[in-house]
Amino acid sequence: MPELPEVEAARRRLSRKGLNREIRDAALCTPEIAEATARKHLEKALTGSRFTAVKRHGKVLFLCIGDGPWLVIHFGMTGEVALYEAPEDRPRHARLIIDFADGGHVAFDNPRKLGRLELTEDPSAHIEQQDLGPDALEIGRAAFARVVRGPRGMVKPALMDQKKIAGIGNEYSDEILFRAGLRPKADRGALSEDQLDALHDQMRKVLGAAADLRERGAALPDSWLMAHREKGARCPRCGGAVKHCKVSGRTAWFCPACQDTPDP
DNA sequence: TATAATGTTCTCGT
DNA sequence: AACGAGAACATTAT
Repeated sequence: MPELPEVEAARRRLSRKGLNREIRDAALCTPEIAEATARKHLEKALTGSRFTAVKRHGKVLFLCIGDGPWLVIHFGMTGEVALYEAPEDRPRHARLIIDFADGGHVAFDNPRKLGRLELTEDPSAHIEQQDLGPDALEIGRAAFARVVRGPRGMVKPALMDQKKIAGIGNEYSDEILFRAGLRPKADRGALSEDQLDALHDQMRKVLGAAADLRERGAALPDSWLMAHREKGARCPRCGGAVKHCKVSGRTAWFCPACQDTPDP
């Protein structure tokens, strides 16, 4: 669940349905996913308080507890924030369960335990400490070019580098590259102005549209490459076979016909 | 049963 | 220094 669109969808849902509800009880059922300070103080900070604001930067979610501090949520490879009313709807791998006084609940579901919970006094300071780049939906065309077009290296890892741009992961970078017509291994030092335009434009369109879809719980359209990241699949645009390769340890999927940038 | 999976962070080599 | 490969982390699904 966790690239920018999924985290943004969670932010919107929490903003609508999770704020200003009194917290009656909080249980950190899997303390090992919480950093030391959170492990020690999170339950007490939550109990009797309420969430007063939600923010997102890249793939990181921030929930303000009363006047502070903020709960910082990193999802890792799996997970979601689940809002539910009936206790039996609690997700199977809930790591933090919050009971509202009105009877509703919110849980941090994180099956693989690769997520992290932290506390911070200031989200901006946390972003700076983590050395995160500008959010992918905030970064302008000029800054985007400055960071993506480097002297050397491949374009896909540059898009996924959270220190350059925050929010894009393995799956959405494939979609962005597909629409921009670039191979994952294309040389980022050789990107033309037109290709940078296309990348920046498609990044915004893909992430924006996906966030809207995820917010509604809708599937991604069949016309997206992301619906075809599996062996034997066909390109939704040209019908040709999709291919995959390894790029910095991850599997990259692409259409060799539609993405005709030269391979290195 | 072996393999891969939406992320981050580390080491090691270039 | 920047980059890339590979491993580790923990668990599930195919």
